[in-house]
Amino acid sequence: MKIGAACRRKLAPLAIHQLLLDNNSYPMLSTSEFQSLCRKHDLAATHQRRVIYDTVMSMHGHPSPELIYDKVKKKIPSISLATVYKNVRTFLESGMLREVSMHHGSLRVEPNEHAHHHLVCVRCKQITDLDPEHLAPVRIKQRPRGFTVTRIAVDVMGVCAACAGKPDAKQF
Amino acid sequence: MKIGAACRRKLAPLAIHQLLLDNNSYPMLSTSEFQSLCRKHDLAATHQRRVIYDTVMSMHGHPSPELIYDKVKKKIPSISLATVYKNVRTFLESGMLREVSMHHGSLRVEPNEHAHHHLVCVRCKQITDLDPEHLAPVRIKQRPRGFTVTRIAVDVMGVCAACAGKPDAKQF
DNA sequence: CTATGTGCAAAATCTTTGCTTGAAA
DNA sequence: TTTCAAGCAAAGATTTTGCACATAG
Repeated sequence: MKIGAACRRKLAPLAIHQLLLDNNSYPMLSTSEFQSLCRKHDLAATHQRRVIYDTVMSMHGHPSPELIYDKVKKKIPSISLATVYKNVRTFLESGMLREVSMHHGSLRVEPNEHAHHHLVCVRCKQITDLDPEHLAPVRIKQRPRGFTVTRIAVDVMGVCAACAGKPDAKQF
Repeated sequence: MKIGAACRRKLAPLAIHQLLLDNNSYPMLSTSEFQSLCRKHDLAATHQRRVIYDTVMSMHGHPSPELIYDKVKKKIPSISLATVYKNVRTFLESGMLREVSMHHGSLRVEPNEHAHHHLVCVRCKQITDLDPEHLAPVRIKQRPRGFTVTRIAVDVMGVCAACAGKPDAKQF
């Protein structure tokens, strides 16, 4: 079987369940705390948003919108996948949540065989190679148990010169 | 305008052109060199493969399959996008090319607000949080010109314990 | 020869969008 | 009572697949 999107989709729920780390104990927000959090980000505090946010924050791993939808649906059976997508994006844009990787949109090939790292612009998604010289060498102090390390990739994220000039774009 | 897939698709070709680094001078392979490279990876050395590989290796930046297709089409007008996709995947699986990010398949939300890094299994794509303690602090020795750094993300890539037990899966 | 790759079209996945109804401020 | 969000369906973007024909080994 090929490891494609279809396969990944089936693996993800199982795999995430296997090795979870309990380093993300989220203190559930009260209604008024959630309301002021939303006000701070200029968002209406709807029931759906509350449940989506709570669900994500209480999940281990790094859930996809589909996985979030599956969990939220148990609390709000009438919710639609589009609402989950819309709100996840809204949360990302407002800074209430973060994305694991800035470049998930489409496959990107790396022709550069030399050891190097990346400069990633969070606005235009531009990926630029970063000379290893610019970075102090990354060292693993304690080897993760059972994990065979083959490579270390560093993404230095921020805003590139071109985007810094355009103040209209949202920062996320 | 929202920064969605459609927007990114339009930006990418322009953006990649702007800030290219000339650190990837690829010495074009001879026909026989390409043939032995393919033999080493158990692949037939077709004309299409040769052109796709040469094109990717001579491209700056981190091209998407679409961008590769556009360039290859100028040399082989009859080529199909599916062939480019098939061969890019074949090259990734054989190790002849690499992927920029292991998790571009679908959006993944990061609920963990604390500074931390990731352990990524290159086989099952599993992302596990890595305690900062396990890594020596990442430092930037020389600030990239014009780039405002907001965050550094480290991916420690390799094979997780669960996947190491299954010798059938390809390593890529 | 025969095993594998190509090209085309269709399907599968993932994500966004337009619009009407509903809820929040 | 006005503005923003939810739900639904449809479209868009990205990637894979099935199959007939072509090419490499």
